[in-house]
Amino acid sequence: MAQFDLAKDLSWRSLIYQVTSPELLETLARASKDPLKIYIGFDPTAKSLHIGSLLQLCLLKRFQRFGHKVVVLLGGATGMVGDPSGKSTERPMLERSAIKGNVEAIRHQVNAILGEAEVVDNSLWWEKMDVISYLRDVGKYATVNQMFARDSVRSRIKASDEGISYTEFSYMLLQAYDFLYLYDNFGCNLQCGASDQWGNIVQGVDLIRRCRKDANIYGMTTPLVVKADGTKFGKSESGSIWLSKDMTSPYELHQYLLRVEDSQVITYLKYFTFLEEKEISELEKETVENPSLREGQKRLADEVLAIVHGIGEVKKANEAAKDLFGSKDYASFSLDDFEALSREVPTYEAESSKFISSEYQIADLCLESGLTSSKGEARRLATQGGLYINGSRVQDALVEIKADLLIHGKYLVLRSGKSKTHLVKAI
RNA sequence: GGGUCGGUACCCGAGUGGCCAAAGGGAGCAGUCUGUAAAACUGCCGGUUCCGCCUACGUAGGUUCGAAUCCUACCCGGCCCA
Repeated sequence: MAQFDLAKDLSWRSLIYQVTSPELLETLARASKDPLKIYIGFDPTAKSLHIGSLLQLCLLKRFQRFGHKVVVLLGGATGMVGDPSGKSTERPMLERSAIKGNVEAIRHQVNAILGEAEVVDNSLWWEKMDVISYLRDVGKYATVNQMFARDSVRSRIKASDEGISYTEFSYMLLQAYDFLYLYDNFGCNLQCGASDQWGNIVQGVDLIRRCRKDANIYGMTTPLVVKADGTKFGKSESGSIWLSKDMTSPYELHQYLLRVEDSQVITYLKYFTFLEEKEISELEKETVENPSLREGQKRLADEVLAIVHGIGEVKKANEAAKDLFGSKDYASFSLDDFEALSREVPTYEAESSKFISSEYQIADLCLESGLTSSKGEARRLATQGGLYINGSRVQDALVEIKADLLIHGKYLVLRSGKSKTHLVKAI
């Protein structure tokens, strides 16, 4: 990492959106002399982090690489309240037990990706906090006027038909106190987050400055990751793209990245990989000159997969893709090939007896396997020419499935459109 | 607590007794073109045994031959007043 400093690294990657004070950049560059301790928080609203969070995880890794210390904060307590930032409606509250489970799942995930990072759950201190202490020690240092001015609050108040509950309104103070606590007890002096966290981060910085006079602390945000059309990155036809293998298979993650728009690939390469400037600019050139080769996308997909699931998965995902997008001569695949595929592609296990019954229609199979969400959708799909079985187009989804469609008497490949593939395995 | 406005399909948003499974937009899906990209154009877009039936317009009842539309109660939210 030698001659290149972190400030430069972050800025050519366009990872710096806002900073609380410009001095931060100078401090970043002096890692070896006085390392910072940075923290980023994640709310345990699901059993896994989202691909969008990967940007933050990579950011932490970048800090680690340059010799800074990192802490990951999991909002076991604050997750129960719900962050209003970037939300236009009040969020449903999760069960306490669900949140606890999520915290543990995410803890493992973070450890797997970051290695030896410190991971703390803020219920550690919030569970001991009583309301009066909170009001005296935290509330006293914040003015409602200021809190009202925050975008996250203002937008909800202005949206004439929504409003914001006191609970969500309080969120920013809770997060502010988290920063104070981590400053006092862990020595954290920098908080980062996505740009929608700006208000919350500033709130924390303000709080600490007010009650710990000589503190040197900073806040920084990263840009929001968007797709070419400005919508949120990380959603696919089957929902969110998760970092957990059980929720989004490595193959699906790989595929998602492979389909990234040309106009965004380079940005994403900077955000989500550790490739260096030289290499990325070569990919950029390649993307302009030979876009159809999709070198940028391929590299992005491989790199991210390696970061999230390890290098071993990269090969498997590529092989699965080669099988499914290559010859499409499924009949020549061996049983082993199918076994390997079934670990990557969504696979539906169907009772063999169904294939003997004369009433089992293709549409039933589409529905049961999850390829479509209703039989009607399967029929539409077929009528419009988007349904394939074992690579050949099927025009009528109401015809019965015959057992001889099963390759090796066992497998069948269902496809919708160009790329959405499900495997059916007879058991 | 009072007044007032509102709660419509994934989202936004029309509809204010039958012609409403509900305009329009967005999202999504498929086709053509391509490069597993973008844009563009076309089609689809509650379920189903598909010109029929079922389920849906906050919830529960009621009026009516017939209601998303009218009435009553309730729940939830906005705004104003106390």
